[in-house]
Amino acid sequence: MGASKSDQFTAEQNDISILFKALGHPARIAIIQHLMNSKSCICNDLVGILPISQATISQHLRELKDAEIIKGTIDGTSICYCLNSNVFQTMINTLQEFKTLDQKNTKECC
Amino acid sequence: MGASKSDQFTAEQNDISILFKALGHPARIAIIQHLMNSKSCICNDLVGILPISQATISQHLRELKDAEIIKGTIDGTSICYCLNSNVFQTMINTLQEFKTLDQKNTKECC
DNA sequence: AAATTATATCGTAATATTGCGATAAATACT
DNA sequence: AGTATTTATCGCAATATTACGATATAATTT
Repeated sequence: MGASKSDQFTAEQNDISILFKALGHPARIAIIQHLMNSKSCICNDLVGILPISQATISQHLRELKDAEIIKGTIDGTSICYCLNSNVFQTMINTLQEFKTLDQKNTKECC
Repeated sequence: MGASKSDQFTAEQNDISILFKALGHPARIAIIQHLMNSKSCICNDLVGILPISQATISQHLRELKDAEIIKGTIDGTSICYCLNSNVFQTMINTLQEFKTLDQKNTKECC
């Protein structure tokens, strides 16, 4: 008995959590901040900036790509990664819904 | 060599990732959805609704509380948990910044 | 063709998370 | 006082994540 009961939750609950989980590591936030501040988005820049190895960065990039938070296009020997702003809007919408539906509720406590 | 290099990242990067990580599990999304839709927020309601045991629910509640996404007040033998809408706004602001700063950037690729 | 550069993947180890039953702790009820 | 109810915590097992070095892959340059 250990982990992963994801099949017992709704598709929506899984989809939402997968998105947020992808942002749940400081290295991945650092990657996003870098992509968002640099015009060129050559990935190997990150080696040297981040305090983790190339292999680990590649792994984090894949997780961000799997969650469709970044997309990559091949550019010679390197791969150009960019942010997918649409996903941020999706997350904003989800959080906004959490916030509004909650505030509409007159709670009996808290 | 394994996990946790959080001391090598900035406090901001850690803070942001801790918040999103807390939303990175379907059970915790289900808890939030329930809190947001119910006027009364008695916690033991969740046992029976969620496909996980009381012990596991309690653990997830603690993680949400640690991240300050929910707060709890004692109410007799039970504890009343409620959402902290402020935190959602914090997350929205972060995502909005990601989005805007990225869109301001004219990328050379993608 | 050989060397270089950039990225991905494999294998492996360390660590963290998830989940549960059992049990503790604390308040309410009889 | 004794019993029920609700929540938290402990101990443990199963899984997942994080991280790295080594190696593979693929395009570029010499």
